[in-house]
Amino acid sequence: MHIVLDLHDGVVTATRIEGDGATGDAAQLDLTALVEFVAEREAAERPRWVWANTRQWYPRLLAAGVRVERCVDLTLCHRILRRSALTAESALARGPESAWDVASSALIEPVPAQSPALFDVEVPATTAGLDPVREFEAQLAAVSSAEQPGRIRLLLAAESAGALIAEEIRFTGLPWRADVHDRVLTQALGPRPAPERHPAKLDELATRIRELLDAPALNPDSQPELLAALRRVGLDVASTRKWELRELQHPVIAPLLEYKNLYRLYTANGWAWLDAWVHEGRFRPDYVVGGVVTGRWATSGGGALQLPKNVRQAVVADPGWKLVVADAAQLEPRVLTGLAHDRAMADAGRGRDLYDSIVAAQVVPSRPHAKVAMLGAMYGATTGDSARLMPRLRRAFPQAIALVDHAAEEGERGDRVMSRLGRTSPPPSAGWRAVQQRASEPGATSSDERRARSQARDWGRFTRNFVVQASAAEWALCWMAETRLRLAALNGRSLSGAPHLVYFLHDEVMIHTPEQFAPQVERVLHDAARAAGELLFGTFPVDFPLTVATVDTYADAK
DNA sequence: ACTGTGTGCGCG
DNA sequence: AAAGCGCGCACACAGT
Repeated sequence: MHIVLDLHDGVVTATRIEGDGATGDAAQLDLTALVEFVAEREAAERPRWVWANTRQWYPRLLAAGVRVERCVDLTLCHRILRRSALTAESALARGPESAWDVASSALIEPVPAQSPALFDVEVPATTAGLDPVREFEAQLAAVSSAEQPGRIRLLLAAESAGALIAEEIRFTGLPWRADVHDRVLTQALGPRPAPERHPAKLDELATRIRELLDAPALNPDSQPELLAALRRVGLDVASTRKWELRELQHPVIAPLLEYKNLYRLYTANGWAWLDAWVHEGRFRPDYVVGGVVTGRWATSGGGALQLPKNVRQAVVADPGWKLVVADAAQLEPRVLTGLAHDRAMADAGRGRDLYDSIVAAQVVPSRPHAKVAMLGAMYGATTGDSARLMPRLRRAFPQAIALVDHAAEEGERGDRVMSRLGRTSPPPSAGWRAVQQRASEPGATSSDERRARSQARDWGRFTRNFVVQASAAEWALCWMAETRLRLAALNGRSLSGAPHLVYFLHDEVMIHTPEQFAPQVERVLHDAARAAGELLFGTFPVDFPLTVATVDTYADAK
């Protein structure tokens, strides 16, 4: 059972779509009656709510204390279906661009500044005038035209569940102790400086750097100035990157590296960040579901996916509550195992650290070697240790390596590749095709050919990684969705008084929970991981072990 | 005063 | 030693 919601001039139309796809009754209701209507239907039949976009509808329901179990986010689903190779022959994919495509791209555009009132979201202009009932019918038709509709159907469900989760996380926020954060900053940088001033510690370091480089006017934030000053004292550097500086012997290196480190903390996660992003003890990440080509989430403002290790101390559970932090161990290689049905790799990963097993099997000499070799296989390394270890990895796990090699070949040819559930890589750009074309024409110069070859390899590395990263993102979505449903079953449907998701980071989730529920939450996470593995890979025996920690602060999770 | 690009660094 | 994937963000700087 589905109920499609549409909004025109303050009037909501709720249209029932029966299980067989037949359009049923359409009720009209006032916007103020919406919350009660949704709550009542949710309790009675738990329909799948169908709407143009989750950000437009769900915050107002959450603010009124109403959660829904399932939805279809038409805008997110539209984007997947338009591009997926599984639905390429459908009318929806073959038709011309529509307002839904405009709405899709608007979703991943940066939102202007701060939204003033968090839960008073205006209807975005981009979805006004769209017909969600017709779009939903077109999407159903596209799905049923697929050869294996189960895969794409699961992907759409998972993506939509992600949209609900992102809104719920924004609603509850991540517990954040501004006082702890301030203490971290003060210890590192000195007291908070007056407006327009730099922290005392940074000023001191800058002065020392100027003295040691004999450059009284140097601005250490200026890369060209700094590079020139380093060369003037005889340091042969090509850049001012820290890993290049680290190798040098000179009295200025230590204070310079410290300056860079503190400057980064100050500018990216300093007092200004705290003022902008933390209110009433909560940081509200602005997740962009499906914001990355591979289906990974992105963020817009606040940098929720780049929280540096040293400020994670500020993430502290409320009194009487705990944080349960879980991450999937070696997620991407394990996903590759499932994609390739590589039995040897599945055996190596069973019940233990995958990299340790690779060492035990004498494929490589040490765990760091195993890790770098595996990452190199998935990223397409061409030089260094990583590339040199590839033949040994290929001998040990021929099926897994063949899968990524094949994905790279497809990309080099300009073909598209697909994740486990059907998310499909974008085609290469017109410029890319033109370069390839030119190199194949008579009269092509060797430089044309070199350029084409190098560009083809670049795109091949992208498609090589796409199949793994996109499938891993699907596993993570399924894991989160399964976790969310099980948490709701654990303690009713309220968000604020019960265990709930507060953070997500590609292969890691965090749940804020009353202390007494922590053991159950840990079990839920493990069960959900198992369920996610089965959803993606059926009975193929690949394990997805988790590292789980129940802690008071995020900094203690690793 | 604005916008786009390059550099560097944080995360997975 | 910093190669090989995907990002966001802040700053300096050069272009308009």
